[in-house]
Amino acid sequence: METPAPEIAALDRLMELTVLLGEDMTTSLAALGLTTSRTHLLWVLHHGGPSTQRALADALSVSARNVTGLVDGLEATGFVTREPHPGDRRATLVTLTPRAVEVVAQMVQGQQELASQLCGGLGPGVLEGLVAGLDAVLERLRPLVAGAGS
Amino acid sequence: METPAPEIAALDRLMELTVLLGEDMTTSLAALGLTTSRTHLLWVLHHGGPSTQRALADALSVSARNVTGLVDGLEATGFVTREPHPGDRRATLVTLTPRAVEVVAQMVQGQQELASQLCGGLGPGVLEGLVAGLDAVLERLRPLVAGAGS
DNA sequence: TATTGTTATACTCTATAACTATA
DNA sequence: TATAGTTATAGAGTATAACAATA
Repeated sequence: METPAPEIAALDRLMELTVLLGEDMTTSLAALGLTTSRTHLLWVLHHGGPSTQRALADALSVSARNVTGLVDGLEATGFVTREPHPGDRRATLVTLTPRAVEVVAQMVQGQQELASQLCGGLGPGVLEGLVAGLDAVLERLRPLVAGAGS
Repeated sequence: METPAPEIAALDRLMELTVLLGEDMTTSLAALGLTTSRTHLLWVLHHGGPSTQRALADALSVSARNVTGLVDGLEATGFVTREPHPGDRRATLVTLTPRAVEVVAQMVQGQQELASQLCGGLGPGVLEGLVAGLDAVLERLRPLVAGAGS
């Protein structure tokens, strides 16, 4: 208890990093008029193409009602449109606007810039050590979280 | 652009870790009837002792109104009490209940267990490499976030 | 009968502005 | 006049339940 175990030191850093990365992301997105939840939805559309709200709810692990709200907000701010689904008149296809496509491209570029700001030119072996350590931790963390999700 | 830069790989892992750690924390706290915001407030009280709501608002970087709501919730669920401030009748002293003290102790223990689950017995040099890498990244990340806060 | 998306309702976190009581 | 905390109002994310339209 007196000697601060190195595992504790590592977890403390992981926690601080979690907080700081989250803040950085939140403020960056706010500058674009987005929130993390809405951006997550945009991201799913970017990768999966136009989707029904049902598919989005499943992809985001969120209620259908919640998707209605997120799409309402994104529609009102010009990031997505609701199109009729050809073949199922119950469903709507949520689609990225050209502006959203642009913004997503900017975000991808921003991620790359952040990656080099944070991890660029780190001294021999440091980046490798970081990745190896993160992989080891992730391997143990994933099952812990996955178990809670079911 | 074709070769996935190792910096990108590192940031991807940091992001995944951020998400998973956040989920783990949220579900653990939910099991105790707490949210991250309320727990943050509890944490401040644990470290600083009974505090006015004004002090809590400053410590949490949150509006006074928000603290009223958080304290309302924690009071209703038996984690804190509002006591009169001796010497300033405008102010209230928010104080942890015995039960909250217990729960905080459990959380500290839970953190230690998580630390050994995630980082215990990692193989020679891996933990050291992780901490060194995290320190390097944190040193670059802190100024980025601090700048936005002012 | 099952599915898609909505309205209705509710809780949490967050903010600003106006107001009360006290300093 | 300034400060502590509240009420009033508002927006965002989240949930369940009831309901309409369609499959």
